[in-house]
Amino acid sequence: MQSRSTSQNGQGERPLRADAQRNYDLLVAAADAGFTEHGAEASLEDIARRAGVGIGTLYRHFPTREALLAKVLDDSIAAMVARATELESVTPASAALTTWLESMIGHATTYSGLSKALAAALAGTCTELGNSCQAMTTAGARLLARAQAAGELRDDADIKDLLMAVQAAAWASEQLADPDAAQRMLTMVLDGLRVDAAPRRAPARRRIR
Amino acid sequence: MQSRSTSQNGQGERPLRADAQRNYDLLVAAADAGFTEHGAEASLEDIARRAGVGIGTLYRHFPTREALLAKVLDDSIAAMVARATELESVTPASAALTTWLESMIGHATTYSGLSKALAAALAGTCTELGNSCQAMTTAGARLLARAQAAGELRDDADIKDLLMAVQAAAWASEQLADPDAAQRMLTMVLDGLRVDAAPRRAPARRRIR
DNA sequence: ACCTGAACACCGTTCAAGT
DNA sequence: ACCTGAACACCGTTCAAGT
Repeated sequence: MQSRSTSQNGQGERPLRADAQRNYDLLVAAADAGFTEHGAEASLEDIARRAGVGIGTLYRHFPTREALLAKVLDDSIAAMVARATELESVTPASAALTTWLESMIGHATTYSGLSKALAAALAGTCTELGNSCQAMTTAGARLLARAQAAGELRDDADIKDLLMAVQAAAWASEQLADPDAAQRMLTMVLDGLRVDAAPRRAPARRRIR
Repeated sequence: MQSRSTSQNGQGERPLRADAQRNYDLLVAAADAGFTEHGAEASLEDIARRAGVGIGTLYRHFPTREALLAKVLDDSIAAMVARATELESVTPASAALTTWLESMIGHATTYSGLSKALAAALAGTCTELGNSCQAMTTAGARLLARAQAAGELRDDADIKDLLMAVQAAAWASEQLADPDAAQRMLTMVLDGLRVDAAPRRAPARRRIR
């Protein structure tokens, strides 16, 4: 998945020298391959090797593993944001949100260990990946607000918790090596958020410690 | 938390030579301290150093990190199983399950990274920790069955999924550095499992792709 | 029986030296 | 301006040599 609009580092930075741009692109491609094969914790040395570049060059372009990850995910995250926008015209609103969250699971399981990186970024880190996640959060918040306005989902549902639940479900699925587990967990969570499920906190007969 | 019944390696193995038993105990204590301070991924070399023992001795007694973790968790896991048994006499049954799962969150957050180890063990590894988790699963299954028999929780709720959801919630909480997040996630899941929440799969007006 | 620690094969990260 | 790779400080794991 390296269909980057052509190559280009970022979309607004000063142009790189030709050889530097080439190394940059080789690194992104190698990282995508490395992450796919060995997960988000793939060896950076190995990625540099694959790219045919010194390890120092990798660090020069991407001072942290997270920066490299953010660049590799650029396209797919933009796609997730776009998908949310499309879904804003779908009814019922809660179904649109469900559909979107399901594709988020697909995204978070692109390669192993990604859910952890995304969870950290969602937690509000001020990093490239954090910014990308912020965009997803905003997009998701609109879908959630629609479902709440339609009276379909509980008002106390929170988009951040929901997105973390998606990462948690993806993570659990990975640990279990069971691709269906994530979907099951998400369904449990969403079932708990429907409004007709709201006003009963517990069978509430007796209170226990 | 090293209140091991005295020392004793396991409870049915052949006795160790006095010096070996001493090293064994030192290692367990050092591991507990190390895991508490640096998480379940704490350096094994550091643990051996703390115990004042060669790294080879650590590997002789505990051939894998998981074996060491299992021994360190022995007491607390036994306590969780006992707690489940106590709770079998509490009503309503679903509240008893909820209470137990909440203490499971506490247990899974004893130190960082523990939820991952427990998730792997719950996934059905044939290891010491896997066996301990099997005992917890059995204990939990009884609490869940009670709540289902009482008609309080959906029949399609599964104890393995539920215990994985607990680990996932603990994990998310850890990533967010928000101790309350796990409780919130668990509540969402449990809300989705109540019987009065069962027969509505979605607002079901229109079907979207 | 048990312990030790050197040895090996890996990491991530930095930085002086090059072009 | 950019690249390289040696250097450093860490790992986990094994195993020959000791007692």
